[in-house]
Amino acid sequence: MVAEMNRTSIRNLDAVGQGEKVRLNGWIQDLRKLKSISFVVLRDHTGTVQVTLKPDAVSNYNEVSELSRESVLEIEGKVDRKSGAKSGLEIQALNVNILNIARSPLPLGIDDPVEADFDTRLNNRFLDLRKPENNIIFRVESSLLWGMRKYLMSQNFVEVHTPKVVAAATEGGADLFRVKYFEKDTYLNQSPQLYKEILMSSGMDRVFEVGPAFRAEEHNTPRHLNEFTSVDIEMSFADHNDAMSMLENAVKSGIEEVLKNNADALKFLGKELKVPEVPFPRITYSDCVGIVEKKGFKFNFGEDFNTEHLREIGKEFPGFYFITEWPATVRPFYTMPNPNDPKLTNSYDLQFGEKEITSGAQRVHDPDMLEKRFMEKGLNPSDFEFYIKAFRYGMPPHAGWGLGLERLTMIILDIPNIRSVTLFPRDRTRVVP
RNA sequence: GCCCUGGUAGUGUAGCGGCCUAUCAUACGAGCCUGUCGAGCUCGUGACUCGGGUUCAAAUCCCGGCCAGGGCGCCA
Repeated sequence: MVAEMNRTSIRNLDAVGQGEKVRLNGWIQDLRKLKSISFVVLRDHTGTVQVTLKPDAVSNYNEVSELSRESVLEIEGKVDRKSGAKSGLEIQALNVNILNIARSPLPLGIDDPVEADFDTRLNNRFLDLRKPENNIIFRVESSLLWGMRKYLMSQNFVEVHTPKVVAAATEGGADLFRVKYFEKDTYLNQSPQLYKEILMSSGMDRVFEVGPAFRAEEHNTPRHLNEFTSVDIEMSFADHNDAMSMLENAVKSGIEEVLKNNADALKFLGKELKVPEVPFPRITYSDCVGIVEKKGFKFNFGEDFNTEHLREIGKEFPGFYFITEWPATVRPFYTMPNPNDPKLTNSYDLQFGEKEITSGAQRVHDPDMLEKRFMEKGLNPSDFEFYIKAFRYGMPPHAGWGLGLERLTMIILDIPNIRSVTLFPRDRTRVVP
């Protein structure tokens, strides 16, 4: 056994001297058995290395040389830079401990020349994620979120956790998953919106939450999930401009963190990433309507843009930009009307080209106005009593946003399908694994 | 939810009424090779999405289900 030695990551073998002993742990990516010598390509989460097995050096040579791909090994061996290995470095095995044997054939080859369908990949996600190009995505996403968290913490935000099982719809009604909750009918929350706002009334001043959001919409696109990760903030004594500033700086900080921690991953994936300049451009909804009309589309003021429209707008503004001052008709009840033009609102979307990443606004903080807005949207204020109550006893003006973490990850890595940046995606039909 | 396309060995594909006892690659199994490195070579194993229908005959045509991919609606 080699347990007393520290495990060396394959990536760190470069720093190990010629002839020094190391202990490696990983999976058999490939095994080539010749007449009286065998080669194992061992993989851990940092890379691969060739291990040479010789019958006279390894006591269980016969057993090891017959192992299936993806079996798990612990190997003690000597670093050898003078062998014929093409990589210039290999391990001469001294001891091999078989930790687990993989069944064969694999449902999905890790290193096969044939590509698997996306569906097959997702059905066998644990194997799919053994490919570096896939698991690297989640390391990048982790850094991205860490960078955003760091910025928000630096701005005195408090990370909070609000319930996902709720009694009432957040923004309407039709698109919620029903959940049996003992004798009550409840729903999975589509957004932490109402709870974030209640926390503004609690005096917490600035909060953010990273958590799941559920949408029971039957969409079937490469950029929608029925469960996604929402990064939400809400801040008191602030308007939409303050919130936009938080957003662009949080995104910038996230990207900086990715560049700091994942430069090798970006290089491996062949992606170029640059820190975006802040502030991001702000374009009003009205100006966007002008762009759309100039391209020859008929457009009625007050409508939302469709994919084709956003594509045209995106062409004008490569990179991140805000679309601001949306008409009230296309924004939720809690959106603050623009004091100069009540048809418009103090709202914004963060876009990257044609893709929407974030939706935000200054919120209504006056309870009477809020009730009026509920009724204008065809909602019954009494269904939201627990929420409106928090506005009646001193609700500060506030603003915030909700950002789709997977969407942002897709954008910075230029990945076309949101399922690729989700470990176990939930879409219209997929609930397993 | 709508429109289009598709579902053939473990994986990815060819075939699209009888010549299919179904192609090729990869994987898997057996063998050869003291140094391979997308190893190579020989031999072998392994498949027509499900349910109806049309036809002398269906992987192939028709209908429906399920699933997937692309587009749209809608959104984060």
